[in-house]
Amino acid sequence: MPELPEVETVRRTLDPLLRGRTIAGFTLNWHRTLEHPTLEAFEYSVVGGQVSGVSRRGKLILIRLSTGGAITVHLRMTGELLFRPDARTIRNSTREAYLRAEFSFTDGSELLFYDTRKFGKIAYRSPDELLGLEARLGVEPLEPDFTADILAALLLARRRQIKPLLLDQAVIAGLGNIYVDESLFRSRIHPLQLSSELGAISIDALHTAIVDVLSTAVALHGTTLRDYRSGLGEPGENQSRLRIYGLKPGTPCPDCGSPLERLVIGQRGSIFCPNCQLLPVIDTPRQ
DNA sequence: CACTGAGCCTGCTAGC
DNA sequence: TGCTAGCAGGCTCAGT
Repeated sequence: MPELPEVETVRRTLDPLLRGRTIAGFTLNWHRTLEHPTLEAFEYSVVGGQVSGVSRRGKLILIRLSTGGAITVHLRMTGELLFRPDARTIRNSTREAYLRAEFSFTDGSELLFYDTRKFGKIAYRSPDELLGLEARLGVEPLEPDFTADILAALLLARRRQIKPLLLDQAVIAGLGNIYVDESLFRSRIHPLQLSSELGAISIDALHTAIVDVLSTAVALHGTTLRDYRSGLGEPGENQSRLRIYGLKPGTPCPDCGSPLERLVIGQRGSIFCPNCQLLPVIDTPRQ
């Protein structure tokens, strides 16, 4: 499923391809794919618009228009944005059933949105709405302002289980289940660990792990486990770097050999090593 | 404030 | 071998 590295890869491939192109039309094949506003208002805001660039905020792709507004695309689980230079060439017919939306450009190229599970969302946001959206998202973990000190402040200001906290896009924008499990494993932190009780060494290790895991995955164009593809349809190469995600409970830990365990935390499957990722022992007073 | 559960979807897999 | 129940999961909303 696309998280920050996958979305960033799509952004990087699409930016030079879409920049300067003018939208000629929009077709919506599944009504719920369009999140906002109405289809009529969306077409009015978008058709005739020129793309000034493609940016990213967290897991959100922003196709910026010269008017200052932007088309936002969230891939969620199985969404794919695919650019095709020539709309007249033959499409992959087996995938047409999952084609949820199409943008055509005035030069005959097109941008297709495929999404098997229909969770993905496309919207148009005015400049004002973009400001509101920005305010709802947390720090960008690959930007320079994401320091260990900032992470410590974010974690210690809350008393929450670390895993749901790291998945909270209002706190840190872009992490999903794969990279959170990987980061917690590398920093040897139990997914149920209370954020407010983490020590400086663990927080520093977690910060290093998050930055390393994400930047490696970006360099390798993301992790393709099944559906994820870049804006040109290419799979990523980061899957070989995953150390724990995707392993089944009972599998020996790659570090210590203990059987891995699985818990459902905040409705997400979570794989971890109960030996490497210890919960602190809380001793309770005798009655 | 922190957490839980439902709902949105459909392909895949585990288990019979 | 063939079938089905349940899992997978990002995000929002309602409720405790």
